Amino acid sequence: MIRVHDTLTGKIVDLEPARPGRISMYVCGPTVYNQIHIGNARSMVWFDMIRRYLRYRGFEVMYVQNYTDVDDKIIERANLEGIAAEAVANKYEHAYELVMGALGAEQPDILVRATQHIEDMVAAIKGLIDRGMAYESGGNVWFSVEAFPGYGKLSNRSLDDMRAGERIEPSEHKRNPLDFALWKSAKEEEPSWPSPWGPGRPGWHIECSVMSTKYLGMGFDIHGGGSDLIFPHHENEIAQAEGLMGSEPFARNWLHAGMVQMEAEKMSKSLGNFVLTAEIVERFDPEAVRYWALMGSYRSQVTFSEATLNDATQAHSRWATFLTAARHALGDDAPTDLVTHRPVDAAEGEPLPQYVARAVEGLDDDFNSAAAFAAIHDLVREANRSIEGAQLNEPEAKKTLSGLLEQFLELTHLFGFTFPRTTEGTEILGALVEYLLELREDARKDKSFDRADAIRARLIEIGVAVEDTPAGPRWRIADNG
RNA sequence: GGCGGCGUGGCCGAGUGGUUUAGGCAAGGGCCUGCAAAGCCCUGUACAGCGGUUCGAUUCCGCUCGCCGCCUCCA
Repeated sequence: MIRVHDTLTGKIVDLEPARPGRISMYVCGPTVYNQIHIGNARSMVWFDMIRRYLRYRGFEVMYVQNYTDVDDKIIERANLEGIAAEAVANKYEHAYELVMGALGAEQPDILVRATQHIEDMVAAIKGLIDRGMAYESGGNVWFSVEAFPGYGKLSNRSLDDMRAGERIEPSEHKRNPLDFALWKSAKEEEPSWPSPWGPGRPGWHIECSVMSTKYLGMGFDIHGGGSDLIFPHHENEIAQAEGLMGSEPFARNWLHAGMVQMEAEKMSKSLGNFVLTAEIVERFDPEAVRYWALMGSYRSQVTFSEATLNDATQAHSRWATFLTAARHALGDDAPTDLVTHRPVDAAEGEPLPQYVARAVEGLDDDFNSAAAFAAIHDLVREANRSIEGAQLNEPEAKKTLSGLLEQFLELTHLFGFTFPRTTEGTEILGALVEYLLELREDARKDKSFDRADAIRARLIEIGVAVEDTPAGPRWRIADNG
């Protein structure tokens, strides 16, 4: 049984899908008005990981993610750049896909855009008005928070609490200052769509209520996003969906990722204190960035620092180095297939391999990746010991190492690591390096260590690290220096 | 002010009512090596503070201090 932290109840609960064996999940994606920062990326990498894990555990996962491609910021940006709002959205969608791809995130099963669901939203808004949950005023439509008794249940606050906050400016059009926009009338030159209330565009929150239920149905299994979306965004989504359908729940489990901080402050596009993901992916190995994103609990907030990114790089390269070492030691006996599924309901009697079992135990518990990483590191230590000690010509020892390597590949693949640098390059590169190493071995045999060291030094400059072992030299792609 | 969370060894970061160490990074010592690199072994005696519950608390409760998030667009 997989257990997850559910924001609505505030508890760790058993993940019980509405339909056995299937998980439907919806994750709030970016508003595409500029590039994503590393905080956005961490969150999305985590939901990618959650999806991968659920699939690994045997669920058939339907993963829907949205692009908010119409909103004030996009319009602002379009005016600034002198291009159409649509062009702005397209541009940053591409940028998003590029950088998330680099981080090893898989494409959602369904990618939805607000602008492609305007009619659905108009219909939903009409329905809300009909049900007395919303009202029109001057071309705008507002959701009436007082009409939805459950308002505040996700973020655990009451209307009274919020009023005390005093931070929301009352609008003459609103009956209650906390009422939020379902439909905004368009000003001149703004992108707009026809509606019964005049030309305009949807409010931000309605798109997610409409698109999630359209593709996944009411009562889908997991709704995810950053913790900053709890209020008002997700609170409003619940109000809209449940208000419209007259039933609950909108979503069965709410998962929220912790924020990335800059120093002692939240990284935020509006604060301007962000680090672009594209820049980080440029400067660090993308897999190391993924390691960084996944090394702590998804719920924790983390402070961004290059030092931590460097730690992650080192830790990740320990795995990469092990992979080449193990392959070198095993040669043709290295495993090629890897296990990609460990269903929760798998037949009893077939215990999981040791380290896989540890990782699964951790991950079943609200995706405790740190426990799983620890298991992988312990696995690597044991395997390195066996490479070291190693009479690897003994079949028994080889078999042990091979088994460990299988577990390693299974687990790292589960986390989305493929270690491209260990297999990077063409056969020609490999052949060239092998040839140089032959020359170097000749030199070493002649005790011409100067020559041998010169070759090694040159190779490391180029980015190829050479390590001598009793079984001959091995090499790997490495940072130079 | 309301709601939520956090404070673990130099840093990052799990976890637990007690007897055996999370893990990683960094540091020091050692082994291995022609020299390296990689790896392996060893070392550091951590749980903000103060009370309480308990035979026993880092782990439960209360308080104090400090920090952060949400309450406005935001992953």
